[in-house]
Amino acid sequence: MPEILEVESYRRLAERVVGATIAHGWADAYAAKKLSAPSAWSRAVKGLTIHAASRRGKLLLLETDGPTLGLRFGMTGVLLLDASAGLEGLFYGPHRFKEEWLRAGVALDDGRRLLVHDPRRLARVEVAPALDQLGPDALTLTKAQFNDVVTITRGDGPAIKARLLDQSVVAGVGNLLGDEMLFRAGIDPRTPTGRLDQVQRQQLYRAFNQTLRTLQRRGGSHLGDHMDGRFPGGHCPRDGGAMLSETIGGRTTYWCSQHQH
DNA sequence: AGAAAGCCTCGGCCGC
DNA sequence: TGCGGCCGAGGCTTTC
Repeated sequence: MPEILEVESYRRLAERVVGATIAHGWADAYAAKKLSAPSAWSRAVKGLTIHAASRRGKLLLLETDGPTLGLRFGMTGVLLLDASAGLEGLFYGPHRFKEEWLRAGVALDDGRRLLVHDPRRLARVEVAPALDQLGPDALTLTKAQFNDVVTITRGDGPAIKARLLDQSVVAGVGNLLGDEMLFRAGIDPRTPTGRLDQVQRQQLYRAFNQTLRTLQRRGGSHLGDHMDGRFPGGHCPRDGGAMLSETIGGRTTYWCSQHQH
């Protein structure tokens, strides 16, 4: 699904509706799963004026003169403004538009519509989403905040890959970005977070930022250097070593047997 | 057929 | 033995 880079592009799209007022909104039962009922969305959004489009990790936020509205995109969700523009950037899932895959949206008083298009129905809408369970945003992570990510108070802590994916620790890193960061840092994703030495922490800090900047410039989370080796039997694009794979932190993880220790 | 870029819940295990 | 927190497994959902 969209990771932080894709959601950031949705946020930029959503900036175009700043200043508009919501005439009405709708959401199906799946998209409204975090609300008391689907009607809670249409009731809450009606008449709100959008003041800003912001974001925390993978959570898109529409700030209004009332409650803040939250949009989550699951694994295949895309934000659309009116037409189907934006779908071609989708790496996973069908690269096409179907009316029936529109799961939620708002109609603005100027006639435009902001829509959530999601074949797999894992996208969610929220009213006044709780932000206290999300860590600092990955795109603006400070050195001090990064140090918190790699600091474990008791025991060895979880595998570093699982730690990077923990949205309450740092918000926005998904499966592909996490693998790319560790690939660039030369770190085995199974390494317990608390066991990373000072050199590895420094390398990970550099790789963390480099990965986000570079892939943002390239245009997506799926454009990392390690992607060419990301399949069973694949080889490392950097040194030709066999790529290994295993489920870590609940996601299929790929890493190079040669340069990631 | 099986795995997929997210997230939520549940249950086992560990430590106090 | 009891409890809370941590962490991994599994489920959700549909598609290609």
